[in-house]
Amino acid sequence: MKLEKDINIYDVARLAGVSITTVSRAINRPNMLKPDTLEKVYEVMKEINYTPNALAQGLVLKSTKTIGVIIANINNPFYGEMVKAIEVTASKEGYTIILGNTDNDISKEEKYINMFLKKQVDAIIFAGGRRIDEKSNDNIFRASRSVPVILANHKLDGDNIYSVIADEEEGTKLAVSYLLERGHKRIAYINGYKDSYPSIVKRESMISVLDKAGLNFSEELEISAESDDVKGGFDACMELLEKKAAFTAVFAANDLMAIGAIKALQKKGVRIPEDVAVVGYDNIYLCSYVTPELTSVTQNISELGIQAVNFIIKHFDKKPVKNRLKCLKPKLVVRKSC
Amino acid sequence: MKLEKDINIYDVARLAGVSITTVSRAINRPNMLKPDTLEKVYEVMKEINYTPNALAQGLVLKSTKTIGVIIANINNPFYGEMVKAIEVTASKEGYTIILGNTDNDISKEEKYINMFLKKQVDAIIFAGGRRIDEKSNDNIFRASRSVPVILANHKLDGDNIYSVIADEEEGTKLAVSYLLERGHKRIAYINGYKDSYPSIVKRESMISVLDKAGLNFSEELEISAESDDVKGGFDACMELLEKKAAFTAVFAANDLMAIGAIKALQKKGVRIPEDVAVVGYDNIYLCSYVTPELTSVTQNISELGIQAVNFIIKHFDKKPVKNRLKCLKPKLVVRKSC
DNA sequence: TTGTAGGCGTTATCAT
DNA sequence: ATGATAACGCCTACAA
Repeated sequence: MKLEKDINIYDVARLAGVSITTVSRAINRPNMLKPDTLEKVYEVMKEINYTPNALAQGLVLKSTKTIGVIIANINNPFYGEMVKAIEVTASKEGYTIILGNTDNDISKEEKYINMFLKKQVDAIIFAGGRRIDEKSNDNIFRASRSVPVILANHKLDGDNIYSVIADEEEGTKLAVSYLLERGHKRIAYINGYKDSYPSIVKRESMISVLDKAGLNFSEELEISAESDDVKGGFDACMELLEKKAAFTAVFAANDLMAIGAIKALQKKGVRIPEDVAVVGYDNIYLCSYVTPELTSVTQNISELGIQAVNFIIKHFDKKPVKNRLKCLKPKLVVRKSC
Repeated sequence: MKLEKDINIYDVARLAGVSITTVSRAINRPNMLKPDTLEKVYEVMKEINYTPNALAQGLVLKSTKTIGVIIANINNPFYGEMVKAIEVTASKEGYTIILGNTDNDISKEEKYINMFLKKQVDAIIFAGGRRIDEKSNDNIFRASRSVPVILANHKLDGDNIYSVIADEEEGTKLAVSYLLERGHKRIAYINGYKDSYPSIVKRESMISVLDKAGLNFSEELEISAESDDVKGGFDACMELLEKKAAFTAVFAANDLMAIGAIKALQKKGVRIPEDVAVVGYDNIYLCSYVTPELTSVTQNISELGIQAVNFIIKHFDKKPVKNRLKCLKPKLVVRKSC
C-alpha cells in the first residue's frame, strides 16, 4: 500500500490535470495561478492528503528551516527553560528544533555538530555556559565555517558567531552586595565547573565586590562542586560544613547547587536564613518550590533563548547585523532564603 | 566563499581522481574498494572536510534517521526526563530527535505532525498522557498512516501504533492502599485534566481500592486542577482547604500538583505529614528536593522513553512485532511526606 | 497563465 | 574494482 508520505507532486499534477510546475506554484506562489486552476489543485491536494517533501525542498532551496540546539542536558530546569523558549520562538518563525544532549562531553558535542551539519541545519545554537578550553572553542569555530552559530550564555568572537549573554558580573554584584548589606562578612562561594565561562566571571566579580567593601575573598570558603547540580551543591556544602568552615552565607553559582546546599544545611540542622543565608543564581522556577524559597539572581533564561533565535532571523534578513553581541541585565529576586 | 557544507561528492571525486560512485562507496561500502583507492578518497575527504548531505541521502534512501517527538512542554520535569531518555537512546541507534511543544494545544499538535511528516521523520513519539477526545486520536491515526507512531504513557489500538504505558491502576492501588494502612480514611484526590487517560485510570482505581476497604470515594474530596502543574495543585488544594473539607491525606495525580498542594498546606499552617499526608505520582527528581520530601509512585519515566525508542528499532527490524503494547510496573517510593 | 527541462547531492543498477 | 547514469521529489529559469 502506498503510504501518504509517498504521494508526490506528480500524483497531484496528474490528478489535477496540470503540470508539476503548476502544483509547485500552488504551494509557493498561489497568486501566479488562475483561481480556477488553484482551486482544482488545492482540491486534489486535500483529497489525497499531499504533503511536500521537505528533503527535496531543502535540497534545492539550500535551507531546511531547522535549527540545531546543543545543550548539556535537557533534564535540567535551566536548559529546559532555555530550550522551551528557543522552540517556541523558532516555531513562530517557521523553524523546527533538533536537539543534541552532550552531557558536557566534548566528543558527543563533536558528534552532534557533524550530525547537524550533515542534516543541513540553517544554524546552530550552543546553549548554556561552556568550558573555556581550546577543543570546545574549536568546535564552535568549525561549526561557524558552515552555518551561523549562536552562543546563549557564553561569548566568543568570530565572523559567523553571535553571542547573547547575561551580565553575570553585574548579577553577582547584586547578590553579593545584598548579602553584605545584610551584614554578612563571611560568604562561602560554591563554584560550578571552575573552568566554565560563567563560573570564572562570577568568581572575579565576587572578589571585586568584596574588595571594594574592604573584605578578602577567603579561599577556604571557596569550593568547586564536582558537578553543577543538586548533588554537587550538596556534597560541596557538606564538605564545607564538615571542615567547620565559618560562614554566615552561601552564594552558589547556580540554583541547583544552591538547593543542594540548602539540603546539606538542613541535614546538619542549620537554620535558613537565621543561621546561614543562601543565594542562588539563574532563578529557575524551582526557586519558588523549595523550602525555604530561594533568593536568586534572574538572568531571564527565556529571554536568552528568544534573543538567540532572533539573531538567526536577523542573520538571514541579510541586512548586515551591526552588533553580534547582546547583553541582558540581571535582577535580584529576594525570597525567603536570606 | 564556498562554505564547507557546500562541498559535495563531485568535489571529492575530482580531487581524488575517481568517480562519484567510488566516493559513495568509500562512505557506504568501504570494502568494495581497493585499499589504495579507499585511502586516497579518505585523504581528500579529510582534507576538504567533506560531509555527506543527509537531505540527498534521505531522498534516495527514504529514511532520515530522525524521530519526531511531540510533548506538551519540555519545561516540565516529567517531559524533560522522558525526552532525555528518548534522546539518549535514539542517539545510540543513530537517530536524531526533532522536538514539538504543544502546550496541550491540539492545533499546535496538528501543526507539528504536518511539519514532521513533511520533514520525513522515520517515526513519531507522542510523549505523555493525552486527552481522550476524538480530535486527539485523529491526529494519532493520521500520523500512523505515514509512519509508525509510538505512544508513551497512553495507549491506542491501530496498525502502525505502538503503546508503552505504566500500570497506573496498579500504581494508584499502591499509593492509596499505603494511605489506608496508615489509617487514613478521608483522602482528597487532586485530579489533573479530568479527561486525560492517566487521570481517568487513576480515579477509577482509587474508587475500586476504597470500595474494597469498605469506604466511599467522596465527591467533595475530589477536585480537578485547572492545570496539571504546581499552580494547579496549589489552587486546587487551597479551594479544598477554604471550603473546610475534612481530609487527612492528599493523593495527587502527579508530583507537580502534589508539590502545589504541599505549598498550600504549608501556607495554611497545616503540618505535613502530622496533620495531612501527601502522596504524588511519577516520582520526578523534584520529589527529593522539596520539603518535606515527597512520597510518590515511580513509573520509571526514563524506561517509558527507552521502550518507546525500542519499539521504533524493532519496527524497522522487519521481524513482525508480536505485541505492540508494553506495560511497565510501578513502585511506591516512600519519603517524608506521609 | 502554464509547461519543459535542468539541477540540487546522493545511492543504486547495470555495464565494463 | 570502478564508472556512467537513472532515479529520489522538488524549484525555477526559460519558453510558449
